[in-house]
Amino acid sequence: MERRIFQNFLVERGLKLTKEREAVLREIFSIHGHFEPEHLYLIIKGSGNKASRASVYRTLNLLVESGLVERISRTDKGSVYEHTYGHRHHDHMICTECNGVIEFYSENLEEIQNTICSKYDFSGKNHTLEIRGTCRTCIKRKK
Amino acid sequence: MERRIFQNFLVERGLKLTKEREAVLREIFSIHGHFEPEHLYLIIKGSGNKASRASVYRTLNLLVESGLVERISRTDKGSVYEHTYGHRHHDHMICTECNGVIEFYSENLEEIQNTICSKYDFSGKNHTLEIRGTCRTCIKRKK
DNA sequence: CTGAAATTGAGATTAAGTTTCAATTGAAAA
DNA sequence: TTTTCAATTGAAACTTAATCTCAATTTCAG
Repeated sequence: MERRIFQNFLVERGLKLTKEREAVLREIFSIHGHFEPEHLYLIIKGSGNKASRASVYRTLNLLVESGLVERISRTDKGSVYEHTYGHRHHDHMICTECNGVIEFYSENLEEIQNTICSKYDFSGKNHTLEIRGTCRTCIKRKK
Repeated sequence: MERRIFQNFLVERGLKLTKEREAVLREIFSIHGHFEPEHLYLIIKGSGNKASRASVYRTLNLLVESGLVERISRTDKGSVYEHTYGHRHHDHMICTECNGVIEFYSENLEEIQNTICSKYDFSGKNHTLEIRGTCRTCIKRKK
């Protein structure tokens, strides 16, 4: 299904669904959770398929534009992505000790944001909420 | 006041409040709103004071650690900071049409986040909420 | 004043991400 | 099928924010 969506997106822009782009798409949607571009590149490289680092980055940008993938954070060491198609919207807590990511969802949070938007006559399309701090495990470890 | 806070922060860690650090601190707190490191460096350079780019970056990191300054976003072209001392915490709505920024604050939102954090035994230090969409003015304009 | 420790600046370095460009591929038209 | 031409690819060069190096300088406690 994501393949068809990406296909449509590409065709609309006069672009082609090449083997490389397919490989990137396939790997991204077989990853459960977050991933970094370099990591993605290595997986693809080791999977019998092929796609250069440049193609991985290029495809990643296209996928973000198409809405199938989201860049969920930028750290000093690069960006973290996740595929959004087929996943319910959620937000993130990021542990600054171990760089771990915890996903969460709160209906309350969504509602309040809607209220705020209408208060400002703002038409909200999407949002990113990132809570940074220390996760359970790291708190214990530090004691 | 921010000077004293920074001073204390530095002393606690056996560091010194040098002329360079003072210059960075002063300029940051005289800027109304957001700023980028390079921009800050140029302002300081042109203000009779001095601080190398390296010192600007180093001081910026210290200020973030001290809690006086916050990195509010990372873009392809670098980071954006703002000083938080004397400013109530707030979040941002970003209009993707005009790139305008609307600041807002919601106690509700803060409380819910605290609840979520404790639910996950997560020790939240700070957060960034960015709602992207279209602002009032741009909605009107487009009609 | 002295000395240990912190700090500075200039330039080197790092590394994520982008761009370049010659060679290749894809697919629509002939 | 062959032609054709724009799109695509990969390898390496490049860009650029941010960090690091290190010799020289400054700070400040004693």
